[in-house]
Amino acid sequence: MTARTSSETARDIPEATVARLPVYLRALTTLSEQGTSTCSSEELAVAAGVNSAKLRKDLSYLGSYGTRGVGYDVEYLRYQIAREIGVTQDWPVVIVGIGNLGQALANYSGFRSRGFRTVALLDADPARRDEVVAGLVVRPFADLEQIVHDHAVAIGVIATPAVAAQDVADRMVACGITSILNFAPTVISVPDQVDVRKVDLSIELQILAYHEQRKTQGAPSQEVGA
Amino acid sequence: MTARTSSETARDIPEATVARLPVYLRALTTLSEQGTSTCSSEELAVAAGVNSAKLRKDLSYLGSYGTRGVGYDVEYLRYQIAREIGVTQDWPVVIVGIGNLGQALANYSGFRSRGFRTVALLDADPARRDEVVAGLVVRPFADLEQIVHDHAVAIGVIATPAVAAQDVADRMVACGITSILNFAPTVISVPDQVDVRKVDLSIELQILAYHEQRKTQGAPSQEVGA
DNA sequence: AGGAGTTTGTGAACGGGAGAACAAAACGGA
DNA sequence: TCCGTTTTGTTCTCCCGTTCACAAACTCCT
Ligand SMILES: NC(=O)c1ccc[n+]([C@@H]2O[C@H](COP(=O)([O-])OP(=O)(O)OC[C@H]3O[C@@H](n4cnc5c(N)ncnc54)[C@H](O)[C@@H]3O)[C@@H](O)[C@H]2O)c1
Ligand SMILES: NC(=O)c1ccc[n+]([C@@H]2O[C@H](COP(=O)([O-])OP(=O)(O)OC[C@H]3O[C@@H](n4cnc5c(N)ncnc54)[C@H](O)[C@@H]3O)[C@@H](O)[C@H]2O)c1
Repeated sequence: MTARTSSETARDIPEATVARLPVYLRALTTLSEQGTSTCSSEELAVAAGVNSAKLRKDLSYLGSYGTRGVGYDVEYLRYQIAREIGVTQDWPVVIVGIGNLGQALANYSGFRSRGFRTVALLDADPARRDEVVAGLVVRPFADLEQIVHDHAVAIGVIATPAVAAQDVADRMVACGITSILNFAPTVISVPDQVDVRKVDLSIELQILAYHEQRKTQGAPSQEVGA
Repeated sequence: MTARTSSETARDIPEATVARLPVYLRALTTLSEQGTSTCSSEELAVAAGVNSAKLRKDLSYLGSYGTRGVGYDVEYLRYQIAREIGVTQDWPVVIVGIGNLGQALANYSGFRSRGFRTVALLDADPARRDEVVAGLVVRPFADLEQIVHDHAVAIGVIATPAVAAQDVADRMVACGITSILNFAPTVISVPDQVDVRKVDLSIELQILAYHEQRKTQGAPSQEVGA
């Protein structure tokens, strides 16, 4: 947005590309596990589900990591992308709201393997206090500041009901968290320097429903009363 | 894309707009619950977290539902958007993979209230069989075809491990499902007429990590060994 | 060593979406 | 009835992202 300090290695990677880098990273990990040591942009593009020209252009923002006539070294490229994204080391994460979704997130092993470490689970409900989820004790929300400070947490996950989301976000920001992943179906407002990404499952379903309705041109009639 | 049959109300709504309509719908529902009967594009835009010009342009694709000098009737607009998206009636949905995430989804009440009804929970694991989650019995994956047929299911949710996702998708498509919401971190390929949307929480976190790394310019050093 | 074949990196054309800006429309008050 | 005020619907311009197409670069084979 604002002109970045052009010093350092501050290459400016388009947002659309940033969103695809994790997909490439995953595809490369899969290829690597299958024993592939080299791959062409075409192969990787298929594995990632994108156009190969787009893939090449995306990678070109990082640098020239391929060899013409040969392709890319899987391990090398994987590392370069991981480094660019910043997942070569662990990011400490706190999850707030340990209900249905929060527990599923806490139990998910995929975060750990992708560079994220859940350092604390917080919930406002005293009844949840001291419960153990995924090897971590659920702690009172008031502990947030202490935890963020102790573990240098920069990323927070909100899995509370929508009504509580703005308040939780405000407190996170006050504690110094600068990146928020919000699962609550509500718009939360934060200062400019804080990044918020939202995941709204209902919206995804509604988008599918829209297209579905289009396919069956007008009337998904008969199953209504079924 | 291709010239649609201009008969019927087949207006062509841009994909970016379709993705925002559910957000407007949610904002309108909130306004309605607060007792607001009329709102301007500016008010609604704030509630939805978008630019008011963009909001007006989006709504203009649906028709002229506002009144100049006045604004929009909240209830009326809410209904029009719901109708356009196709959530004025219930869409039956099946969830496959009743693990951590699948259970959370099954227990989530927000789907029901937004036009989606979970009609079946399927899992390949015999140990999960007959378990009751959210009032529904977990059934064997083999029952998929029967269920899809009986309830005229068009939308399927995949919450299995990544390795099983493609197979589950293939079977869903074979049964006649034409819209898939995929939570497994893998690319699945389906015929053209089938819509797939993916939700990948790890990717979201990685995008946050990228920007986070940028903010702290190079070195999120000290917390590594903490 | 040289030429044929392969694949990357990128310039350029294209399409779609975002936002500013404004004219048209509705309302209210005099 | 007429004018000022408000707010929508839409046009216009700009920017970002996608895709095509190709020259540059590298390998391998003869
Ligand atoms: N469960 C799902 O599959 C699903 C799907 C889509 C969206 N969501 C959204 O995710 C959020 C969580 O869903 P859920 O099903 O886990 O809900 P839930 O009610 O099971 O859990 C919410 C948890 O948040 C805690 N909480 C409430 N206020 C809090 C506060 N101020 N500070 C800290 N903790 C607080 C509650 O004690 C509870 O444990 C909701 O906003 C929901 O709309 C959930
Ligand atoms: N739990 C999370 O918060 C989370 C977060 C991000 C992504 N995911 C992804 O969502 C998916 C599910 O995650 P989870 O934590 O619930 O995993 P899980 O292992 O708890 O559950 C997976 C379930 O799928 C079932 N299953 C396996 N193969 C199947 C098949 N062929 N047909 C039908 N059912 C089958 C298993 O029996 C199991 O019950 C995974 O792909 C995971 O990567 C989960």
